[in-house]
Amino acid sequence: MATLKDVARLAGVSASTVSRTLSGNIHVDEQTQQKVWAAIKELKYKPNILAKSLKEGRTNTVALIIPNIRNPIFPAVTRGAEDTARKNGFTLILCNTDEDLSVEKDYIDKLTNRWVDGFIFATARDDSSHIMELKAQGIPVVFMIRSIDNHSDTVTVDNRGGAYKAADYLISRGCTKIAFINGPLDIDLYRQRLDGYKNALKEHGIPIDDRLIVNDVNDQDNGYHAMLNLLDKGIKMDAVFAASDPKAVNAIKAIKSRGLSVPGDISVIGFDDLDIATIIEPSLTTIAQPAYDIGTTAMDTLIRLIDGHKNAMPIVLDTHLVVRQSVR
Amino acid sequence: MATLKDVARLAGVSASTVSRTLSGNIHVDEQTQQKVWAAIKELKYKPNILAKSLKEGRTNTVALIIPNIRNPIFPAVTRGAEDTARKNGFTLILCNTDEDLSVEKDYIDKLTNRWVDGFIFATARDDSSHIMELKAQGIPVVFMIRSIDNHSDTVTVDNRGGAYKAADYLISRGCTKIAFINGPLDIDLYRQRLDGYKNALKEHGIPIDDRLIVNDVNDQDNGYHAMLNLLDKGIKMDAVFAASDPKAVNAIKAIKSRGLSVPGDISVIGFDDLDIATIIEPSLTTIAQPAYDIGTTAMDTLIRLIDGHKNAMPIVLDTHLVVRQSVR
DNA sequence: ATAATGATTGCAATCGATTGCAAAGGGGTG
DNA sequence: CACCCCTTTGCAATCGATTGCAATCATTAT
Repeated sequence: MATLKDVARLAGVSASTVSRTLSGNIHVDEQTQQKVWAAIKELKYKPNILAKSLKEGRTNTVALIIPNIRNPIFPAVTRGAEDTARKNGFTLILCNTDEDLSVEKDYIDKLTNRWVDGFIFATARDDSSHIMELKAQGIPVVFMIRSIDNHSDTVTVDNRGGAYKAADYLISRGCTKIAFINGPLDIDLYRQRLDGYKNALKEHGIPIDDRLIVNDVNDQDNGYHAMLNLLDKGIKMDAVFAASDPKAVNAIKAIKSRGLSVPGDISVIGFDDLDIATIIEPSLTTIAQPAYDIGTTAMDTLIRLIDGHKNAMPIVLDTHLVVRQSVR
Repeated sequence: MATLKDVARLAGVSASTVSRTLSGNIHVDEQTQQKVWAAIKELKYKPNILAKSLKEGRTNTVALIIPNIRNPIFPAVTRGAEDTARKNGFTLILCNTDEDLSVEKDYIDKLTNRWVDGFIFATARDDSSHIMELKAQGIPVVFMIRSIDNHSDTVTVDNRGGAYKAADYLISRGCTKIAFINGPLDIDLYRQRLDGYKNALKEHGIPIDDRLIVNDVNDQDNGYHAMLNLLDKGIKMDAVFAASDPKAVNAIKAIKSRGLSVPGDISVIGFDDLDIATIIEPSLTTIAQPAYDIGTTAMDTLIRLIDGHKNAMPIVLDTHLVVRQSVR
């Protein structure tokens, strides 16, 4: 591979002149430039980005830390992040942690040392002291999907409002006994969705029945047995709000497996608007969250941070109801 | 951030000694090491990987070039690639190209210059002269999913064999008029699947009816209207082999929309074994390809290449039949 | 003719590591 | 006591760029 010096030698100038010709900031004589460009072309010179980054203290590389790209919400988020990274001349490093703290710390350790310019975290764990340490070191950090505190840059969706919309819609369709299949409450977004659900019921004067609320649904089962349990306990219900589309799909399957119909006997509404929402039968009415936009917004925020615009603030994106056929 | 020199100064030794203490290859006096480690701890020294990479000519970073992470086959592949990258101390750069040649070239340009140690390509386009140029420059390259030629490192699945299994299974279940919903033939994997389909029919003495074969199914529609067309033309058939699970799902929807039942009237078999295969009703019998393993194998191959083991050869992974309920 | 001005260009330091070579110091042997 | 060898350590070059400072040269004003 040809280096700056090789080009300089061939063009009969100094390395500085070649560098300046390349950068374009400083005036270089027209004729000299010609010679330099000719030499560059002849040698097929490409600048060594490592050397450049070392000198400039910037790599134009960012890391995206997510639990698992196989979780169906993340491909869209990731794609959004990568697209805006690329548009701004950044490359993206993808890190799956499975929410494993040691993996996350390993990645941080490895990528910190003047190597990536910033991080986006989408992990849901509540303990994030190690991330705060990063921030304290002055490394740009953006949180995505989960919120952390009010003085960090975060990009989330309005989970409370979304959940409210879901419950409100069910109620507007005449449902009153609405079960809620939720995720574990140590993840803030599930706490918020629970909040929104409760708010909607309260505002409509519907009593909250704790027997209809299932939190701690684990990721493997993802609601199937939770739903079965609810049904088999004989608790009366006319609707189910599932805190994610996969949970809604499993709820539908469970309901059908007991010989009941959706939405005839029980209406089901989800949260996400994934592809599977149109594949399940009946197609799933759900609260859409702008997954792709979460990615773009988070990356935009991170890049602003890297470029020195300090404007720590939470950004909350909106959700909207997508009506399909799973609610009567 | 503390540098090697800072540590050296604090420990009262030279930078070389610190470096050697860190690397561990060369003997350093026990007492000196103690001092060095103490200084490292006190300053929270972390080596600057950029400087190290520049000196060593190696970054321990690889690029994964795929069409689109939102295509449901890629999350698993990507996860496989990243997991084995991480296990081997590499980090992974993710690049989505949408099969756009200029995006792909941009990425290659940007990442080539002594910046990433190697590439994995999963793009399907037939023109790959720019990639061959990369290889010619001595940069490690592995192809994945699509095959390129016989003297490159490639990781693919046995598409011919998989398609054969699919058709063979349908025939064993008594089907004889088997439609084939396939992708565009300028992608080699669809050519191979077509081959396997034809082979199976031939071996069982079933004539090939070209009216039952639809290639060029585009990605938006993904088989829905193709299937509708086939049905509406009144061509008799008792089974459909779709060259991907999404196509199979759309075929099922199309068949149902005409009032026919799956598998009662028409059996359907897919190719992939994605999550959606268990969500559609009836659940989809399909040919499973080891998406995760494709990723791990490709990354393993790439890393061997980077480490200097030159052993260019195609690796073909096996598929297997997953029986569910869409075939009678 | 001389000084001042501005445009080009090169020198050399710098970013933060790694490593070959040589020097210094200690111990053992003849 | 002199010599040699081995261990430990430091010096300085190197990886490939960028950039402040100074030098050179031509041009213009006085």
